[in-house]
Amino acid sequence: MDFKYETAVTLAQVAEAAGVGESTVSRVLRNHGSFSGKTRDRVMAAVERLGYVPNRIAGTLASAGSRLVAFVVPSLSNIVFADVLRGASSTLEQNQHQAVFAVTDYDPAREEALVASMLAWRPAAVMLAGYEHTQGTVRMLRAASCRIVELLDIDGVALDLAVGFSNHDAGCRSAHYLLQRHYGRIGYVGHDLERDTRAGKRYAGFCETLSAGGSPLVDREIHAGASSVENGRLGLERLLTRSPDLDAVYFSNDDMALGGYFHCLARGISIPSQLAIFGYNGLDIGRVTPQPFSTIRTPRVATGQVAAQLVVENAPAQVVDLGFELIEGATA
Amino acid sequence: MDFKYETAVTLAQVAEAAGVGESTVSRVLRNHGSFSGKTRDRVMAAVERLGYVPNRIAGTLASAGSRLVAFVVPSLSNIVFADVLRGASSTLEQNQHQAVFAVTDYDPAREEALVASMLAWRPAAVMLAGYEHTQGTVRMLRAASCRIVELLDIDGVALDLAVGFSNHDAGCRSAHYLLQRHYGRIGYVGHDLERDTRAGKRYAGFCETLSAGGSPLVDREIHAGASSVENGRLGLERLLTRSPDLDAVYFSNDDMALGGYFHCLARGISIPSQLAIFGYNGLDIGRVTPQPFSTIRTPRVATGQVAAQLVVENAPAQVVDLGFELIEGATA
DNA sequence: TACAAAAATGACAGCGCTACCATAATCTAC
DNA sequence: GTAGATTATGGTAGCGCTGTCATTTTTGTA
Repeated sequence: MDFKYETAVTLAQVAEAAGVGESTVSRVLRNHGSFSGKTRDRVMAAVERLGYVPNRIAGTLASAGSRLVAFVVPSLSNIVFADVLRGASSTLEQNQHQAVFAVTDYDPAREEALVASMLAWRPAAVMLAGYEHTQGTVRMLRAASCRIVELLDIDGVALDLAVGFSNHDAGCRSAHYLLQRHYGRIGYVGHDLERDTRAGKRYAGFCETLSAGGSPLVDREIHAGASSVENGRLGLERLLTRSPDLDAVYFSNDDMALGGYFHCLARGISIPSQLAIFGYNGLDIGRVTPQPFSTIRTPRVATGQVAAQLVVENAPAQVVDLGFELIEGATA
Repeated sequence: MDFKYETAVTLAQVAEAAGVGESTVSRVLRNHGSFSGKTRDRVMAAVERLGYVPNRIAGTLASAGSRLVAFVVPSLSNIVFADVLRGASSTLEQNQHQAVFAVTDYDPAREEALVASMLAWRPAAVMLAGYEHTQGTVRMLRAASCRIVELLDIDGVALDLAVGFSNHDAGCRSAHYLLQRHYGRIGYVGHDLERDTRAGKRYAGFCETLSAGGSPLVDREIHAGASSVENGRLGLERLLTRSPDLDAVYFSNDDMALGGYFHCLARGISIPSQLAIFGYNGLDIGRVTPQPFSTIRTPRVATGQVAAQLVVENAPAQVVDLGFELIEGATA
């Protein structure tokens, strides 16, 4: 079995076997237009007997309207995008749409190349993370006759549809919370803010609010690479080496925060009395740690669902703010 | 901007604009067949000027050979499948292939429905998790003229290609390790073994080896739902309530083990002197915990890469064993 | 210069389906 | 029973490409 060559059954063969015309088979299969019950039974019997599987490539070409939805996401290992995809994929599936995806690794140039490659499939919609795209990406998307959905960010001007929440506000709320709890010497541990622009917006909002509250950020440690538990741990270690007198640290997300948490556990730093930790994302794991995380829970699955829903119903251009929820955990 | 209707530029229009025939444009764009440098420049200029994006739907239909690869995976939230997808997607992309996916939620009936829907796209290959499929799924796949790749499991008979490692052996090795370290009263905490058949195979191998070694499994706690950190924590708690004198616990994977680890931290159970913990997967997070995890590291990204490679080069049917690595951590 | 071989090119028939139109069969109301 | 709807059905022209083949142009060689 090196390569199987049986030419696939075609609609024409089904039509012949059922003794009806091609268009009748097509109508029956799509349950569209009118046909008698007797005809339907004959067609379905032939379909069953021949093991016919409709060719959607041909169907899409003939009908112009595509049922593909293209996702161009920064990462799959990041649970955030996996959750969005999961939310979207069930909704899409229920509406006979199909998800296609590509991973950019947070590289705008790759995003551009991948969007180009995706558009070649003439998708019904292209889903992207956030607002920051190259000029080329924007130009291509604008020229394409498909819906554009920007996800997980609404701090900016949408190209078409946008579903998510304000990262800037999330940063502000986090800062407010810490100030309100009387933490005064606050630091930040994060990952590449240039690439993950949503994290950058949170950071900006966070710093603004701290400054406005009279307790500007004391120190920060930014890891050049991607966010990870390990980088969170290393980041906190370095930060505390430089600034041992911090009383709270804001992390770019819960993965990083978990690393910080582990660092504290390993060094016997008691949380939150010696050091408070605040994260972002509301990962499940943060609810199971000995001390539940103080963090912001984001509507990731819902973002995917809503985005998919808007696409299948071809909703007018709009920005949907799904908000977020601040979780008062035990770490800050 | 409710719906954009600009009819897309077609190859015929490019041909006209460049003053050449359609086939010439096609040849230039695919860099296949012969054409002069002058012609190439004229064509590329026209492509640029008109903003032409080739229509792969039409291309695929015309050339029969599809460049789609369909993934039907149990879950996206499970980092295991996200890693496989990530590994595969970069390799596929380099070879001008495109990944399409659908999520089964570990439901074989859904798998069958999704495979049917995937086959309608006439993919070059269908990638599935493991060997356990419904009869209908197998029949459809056999009838389809595409490659079939079963991932992350080689304990069984492959339909075509299979890439992964032996889960049964992984269970055996884990048991050996614990026995060798003189743990005698061993328990198990896991999730639904019927659905996650790979976890079931590990469990079986584990138990066999323990019995053969004279220290059969003392007790087990199996959570009906999916694996998660939270269920790991709850599972260990229940297990220890029933069997407080265990000295080691094997978890169905690192997520569950992490939950167990947190339970021990919270209850002040010292690891590994009071209780040893052994996991499975080799997640990054297990390397950053205050005590690195004793676990088995699986080649998830490599599985995706190899699977994709075999598909793009249309390799003959075979089973590729990528093995796994036992990590001697500090928890067992 | 002549002639074969190689390179470059265009015309056109599909790929398998859907959309549209024309026709045939059946039904309705008087 | 008949005109006028209504429902059912088949024929066929594309959708936008690719692959084949025939034709034209260029190149190489004696």
